[in-house]
Amino acid sequence: MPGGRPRAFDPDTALDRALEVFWSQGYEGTAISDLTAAMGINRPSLYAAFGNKEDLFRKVLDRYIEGPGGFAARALDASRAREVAERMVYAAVELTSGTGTPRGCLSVRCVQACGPEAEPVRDEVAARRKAGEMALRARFERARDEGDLPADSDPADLARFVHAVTDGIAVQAASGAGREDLLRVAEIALRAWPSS
Amino acid sequence: MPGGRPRAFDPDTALDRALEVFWSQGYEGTAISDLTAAMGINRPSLYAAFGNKEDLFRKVLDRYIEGPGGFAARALDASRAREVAERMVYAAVELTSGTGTPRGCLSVRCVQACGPEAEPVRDEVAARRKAGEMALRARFERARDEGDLPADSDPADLARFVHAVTDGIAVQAASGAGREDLLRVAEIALRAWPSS
DNA sequence: CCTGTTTTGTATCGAGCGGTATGAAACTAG
DNA sequence: CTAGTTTCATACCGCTCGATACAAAACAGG
Repeated sequence: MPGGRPRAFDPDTALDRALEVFWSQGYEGTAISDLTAAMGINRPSLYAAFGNKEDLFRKVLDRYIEGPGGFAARALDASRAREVAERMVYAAVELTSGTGTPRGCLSVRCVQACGPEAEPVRDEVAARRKAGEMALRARFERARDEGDLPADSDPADLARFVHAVTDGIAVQAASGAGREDLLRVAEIALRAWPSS
Repeated sequence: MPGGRPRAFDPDTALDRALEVFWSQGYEGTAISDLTAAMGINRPSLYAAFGNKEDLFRKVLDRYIEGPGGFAARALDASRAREVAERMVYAAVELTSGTGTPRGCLSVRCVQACGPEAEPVRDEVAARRKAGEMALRARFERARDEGDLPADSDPADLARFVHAVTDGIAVQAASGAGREDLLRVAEIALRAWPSS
């Protein structure tokens, strides 16, 4: 089994470039030519290495969630529920208003605007978002069982609230709000957190 | 000056149909053929009556802000600042999870996903959003001057917070959350409101 | 009835879309 | 060097996009 002509590009860095484009332009707003230009490869190389546009987007989504979007999973490791919430919203500010990365959030962007053709993509993103919210809810349920949250608080509602706040921050960031402004939004939102 | 052949459609109801399509599919996700099918007219009639796609979208945006999105302006009429915030977030729930209308918010949807071609549309939506936030901020400044808000509270931050919460609610609604879930998000968010 | 004006329906435009066929190029194994 | 395999580069496919040309149809004024 001989190995043919070697690749002239690194797939991982190419995926990062594709991530940038999808992140800033969304799924439908991104053309294959945008991707090949940013990745520094040509069309057939893209299709051979990553499949079609939808396949590539799913790979990019994996990379996003494991990379920049990984703050959500790491926030669950905090010792107290309030700190989990703090990490979530502050990290959302960092992510969505970061320098060197596009404004806003890839998931929020791509779960929104979709013509009939991009519906499977939208459903995929929605499913991942749901999974993240469920993990957050499970974390808060554990906290309540441990007395880290009031007994009369609803973990599902708190998870959805935190999730909604991070979504709002992402929209505001994409809409032009600066980091300091978003930090104050996060701070105010945390005042709603139940005192244990 | 004779008047030629009469129109076979009502422009306002046609605009309402176009609004539904843009609302549910976003600007880029909507094709002219989607619009003509929903409006019950054919291409040349659309272009003659409303201009090109971007012109039509601007007219639709006007109609959205004066109609379904008018809750934001009406909320400012409440007598107390807290009631303004309450009306904003609860009306956002109504709007974005309403039956008979698409899920989510047209403005939130269209300020997000955009390829290079739709940038002027995005900027337009962003400007309108900014104007709404400025009106909310002015309302809260007045409230603070009247003692209706604590003297150490920042009206700009509060306006941005309320705006971000409504944005988060819109994203959650578009992402599949139900009305009752969103009502609890709104209720929790209002706990962050400063007590006068 | 005729003329002028506006709308309607059909058919089409060039451009860009996502996706591919086709070889030449660059490598490994023998 | 040759054979086999994989990638690269160009050109191209059918399709849909947004936007129009054109002529028939439906009205008002004279």
